[in-house]
Amino acid sequence: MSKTSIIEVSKLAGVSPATVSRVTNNAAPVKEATRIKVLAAMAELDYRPNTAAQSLSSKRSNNLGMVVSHLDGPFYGPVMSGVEATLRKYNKHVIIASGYGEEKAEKEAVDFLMSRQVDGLILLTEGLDSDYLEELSKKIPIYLINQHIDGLESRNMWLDNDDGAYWATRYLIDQGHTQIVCLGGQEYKQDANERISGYERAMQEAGLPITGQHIIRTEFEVHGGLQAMQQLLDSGLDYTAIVAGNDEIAFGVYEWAARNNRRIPEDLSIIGFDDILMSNYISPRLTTMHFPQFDMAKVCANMAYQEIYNKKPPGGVKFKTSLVIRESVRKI
Amino acid sequence: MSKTSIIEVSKLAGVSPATVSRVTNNAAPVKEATRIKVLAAMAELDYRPNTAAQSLSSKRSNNLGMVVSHLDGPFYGPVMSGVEATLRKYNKHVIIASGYGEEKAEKEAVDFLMSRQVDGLILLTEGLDSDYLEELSKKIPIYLINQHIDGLESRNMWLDNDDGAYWATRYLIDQGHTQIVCLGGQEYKQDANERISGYERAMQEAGLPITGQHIIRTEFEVHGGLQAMQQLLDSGLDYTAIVAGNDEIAFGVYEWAARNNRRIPEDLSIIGFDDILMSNYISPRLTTMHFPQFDMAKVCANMAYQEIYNKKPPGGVKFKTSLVIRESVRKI
DNA sequence: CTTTATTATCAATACGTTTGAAGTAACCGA
DNA sequence: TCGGTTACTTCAAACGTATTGATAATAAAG
Repeated sequence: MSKTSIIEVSKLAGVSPATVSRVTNNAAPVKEATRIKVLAAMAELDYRPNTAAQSLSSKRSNNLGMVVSHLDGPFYGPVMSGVEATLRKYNKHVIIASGYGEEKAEKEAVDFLMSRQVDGLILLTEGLDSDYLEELSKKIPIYLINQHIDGLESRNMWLDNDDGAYWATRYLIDQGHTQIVCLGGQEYKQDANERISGYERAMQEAGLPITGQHIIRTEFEVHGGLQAMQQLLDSGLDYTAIVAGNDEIAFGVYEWAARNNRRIPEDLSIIGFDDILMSNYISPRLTTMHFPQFDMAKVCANMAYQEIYNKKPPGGVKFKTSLVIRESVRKI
Repeated sequence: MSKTSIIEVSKLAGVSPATVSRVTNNAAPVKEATRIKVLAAMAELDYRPNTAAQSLSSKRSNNLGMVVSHLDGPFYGPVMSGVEATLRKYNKHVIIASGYGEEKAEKEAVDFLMSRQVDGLILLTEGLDSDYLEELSKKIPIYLINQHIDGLESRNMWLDNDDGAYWATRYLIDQGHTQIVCLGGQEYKQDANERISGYERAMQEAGLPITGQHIIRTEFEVHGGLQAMQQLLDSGLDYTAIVAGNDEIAFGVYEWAARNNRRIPEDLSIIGFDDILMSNYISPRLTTMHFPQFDMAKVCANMAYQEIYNKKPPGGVKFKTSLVIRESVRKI
């Protein structure tokens, strides 16, 4: 396609290739008059720098790699979207690889991207442990979304899960609920634990009872919510409201309610966590804690860009959730 | 990182760089003994070819571009997933760019990827017309998912929407429904029209009445479904079942039913189209026509790979939907 | 007007690979 | 034994840009 090389541009503009290069990268000072000549020549020839040659010469691919545990699923779309949009603005590219939620595949994805000479790695993974990540970060700048690793604080973008769950629980309490259970995620998931601890903190602060039966661990999936409700029923515990570990668990509760003739919020209030797209569509619309995924992605991409291409030191950011009041919680 | 170049490998193996190159690409015959020597040297030095140099020299980026209208949304995840998985198997990469559902942005995304010297383009767009696409296909191999353009048949991967809607409607008829309305998408969307025509075909074949009021055009969104239901109510038409243009419209109907105290399927049967993830979670679970997105994506990626890198001629494929019976349709 | 800094430009080279042409050795049939 | 294949290998020339040390032009300072 792009048959026009920097040389032809330089000839047309009557300057050397080096000058043209300086114009495109506006890295070094170029006299305004020559800059205009060069830009005109570039426009006339419809010149596009050959990225392979750029990479080869500059030793930069201008590509960032991104590993996500799933390409589908309600959570990842907005994150990819935010990263892509931000990086594209800077004329950098994202190469996305899926880790399929498994450690092995996630590591393969990392290798795959590394072999592609990406300039940095944005990771939104589940299966990579801190030792591996620390080792990796010695080889290449990495940025972690939704993961908080000691020793890599400055590259972490994470959510204050504890705070979010605290305020979710507080909201239920403020609406008059006192019998509140928590359907949290599994032990090995950091965010699940943080959310549960926020729930506990709010309950304790309000002087409300928590027993072992108040907290049920399950998968962050619809069927996990269903299962957890069954378990809750079996335990015989009384409750009027539920803090769900995420929106999908909450959907499982909806499902359970539909099957068991309980109405939300009349018989049962519930608050979710994440605010995925569907939460606004399901009926009744789910009250939940909004996870600022898109912002997080943009901030992360910006940070990566600034550090990698402009040598600005990174600084991790902690994001807060915000309460989205809809229809699934009633006042008592 | 990869400080080791092909030259060091060639020295260690005692052969020329060209031979090493031929081993990595197994393009030309290499004696088994030397191949082993070279492979050993590569392993010892942990050699990874520099992709930028490869691209520059071979005039191939080994990257395919993919434009999707939205990175989020329930529909695109599985497609990206299928494309990525397939291409990664062949050691090719996908660069994904979002078109944000607008023609202008989609064209920008194409330009963006073209400037990145992608070897081909997989398009899952909404705003690109056939003239533009035909022009584009002269410059670069393009593959169209879910779009059927005359003149580019061999690069089209499309769904038999007419057939799908026909069988959806047939299913309702077979369950004893005779008053069936269709909530279809807007006129400018090809697939919307095809689905409506499938509905009409089934109705006519069964000798059932269709008036202008039986078909309502709306947006392929939840709020579109809501709106359409209002319109249907205003028209005063009697009906017992609905063919929705897609699952999201069906969700809008669910929403409307919840607000207006109608029960699904007792008061109102509905069948969707697409089988997005959420359809299996919502209550009652939505009966719908399954769209084989993942397969389509894999087939498309394979086709692109075979044509671009192995010169095999492409052949367009028409996919069929399959009926997924769940709980939203009752027998009369 | 020199002298010195600063800015602008050039020529040459490096980046790591692929690829056609050319070379070599081994093999085959006559 | 010789010309002709075939199988393998090396040579050397791209590929198109960024970088760099040197030089020329310009501005600032004295």
